[in-house]
Amino acid sequence: MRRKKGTLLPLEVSILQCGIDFATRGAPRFHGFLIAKEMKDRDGAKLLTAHGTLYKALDRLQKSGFLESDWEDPLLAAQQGRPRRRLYHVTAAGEAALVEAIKAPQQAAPATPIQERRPGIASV
Amino acid sequence: MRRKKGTLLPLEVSILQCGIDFATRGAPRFHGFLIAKEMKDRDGAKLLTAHGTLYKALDRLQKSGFLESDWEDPLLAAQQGRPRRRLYHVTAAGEAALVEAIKAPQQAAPATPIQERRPGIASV
DNA sequence: TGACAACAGGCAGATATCTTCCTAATATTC
DNA sequence: GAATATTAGGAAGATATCTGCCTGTTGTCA
Repeated sequence: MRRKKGTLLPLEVSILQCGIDFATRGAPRFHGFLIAKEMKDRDGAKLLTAHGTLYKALDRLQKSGFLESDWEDPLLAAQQGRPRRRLYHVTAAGEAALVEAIKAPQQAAPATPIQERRPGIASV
Repeated sequence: MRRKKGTLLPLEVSILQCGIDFATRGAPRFHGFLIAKEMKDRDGAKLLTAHGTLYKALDRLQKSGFLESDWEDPLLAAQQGRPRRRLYHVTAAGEAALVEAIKAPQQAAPATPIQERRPGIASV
């Protein structure tokens, strides 16, 4: 979709918001699957049926410097008998970008002056 | 299906055979997924679409003492960026049981004197 | 204004293991 | 021989991450 530079997409905004939510609740580090669950709960429906989309967005945010990540201790994952997680946290730049995106949502999604632009896409 | 004690089921025979095959080829330790692939290649079709069946059989074989297993180093799995594997190997008892099952297949599958008993089940 | 290039988003599937639920087949018991 | 107990096998899904393909939208340039 070729975006305007320095713009956050709805999905990316959702991710950052979730991340900050987690931080507020005292757990600043989160993994992709957790976000997926959170967003599923939030938006009710079967958003993000395929998780590829989410992980791609996480990658983008990391490349943009809005997220940082490291792998959890593989021993811990093994102990708990599950695949290992990549733990993300929102950076200062990420918080700033989110504030910016919320302040000026028109800049992030200018065209199409219809209320519902696309049905069923992560509502900011 | 409540089996006669000391009997090997077709699927279990297949697993043990695969395991010994691997050993012959110089890799005595194998994991569930590998067996699944091997058997898929062998029997062509979509046998074991759900892997649950296979893992249950592996568990049974282990409980019977025909297989032993240990977890691979979680660090290795992490390095290679994949879920960790449980590595099995066929025990002496397992080999013996296999030989026995092949020697006397009638004992393992007596009833129903029809050629094809059940269509599409692991052909020994 | 129209065409093109870039890329987000969804689908499908690979990598591994394991659990729960249901059905159907078999061995044992009476 | 019939009823009962047991359990194998299949389907589906949880847990996590990531890749490839294809489609459709969108920003930009001519």
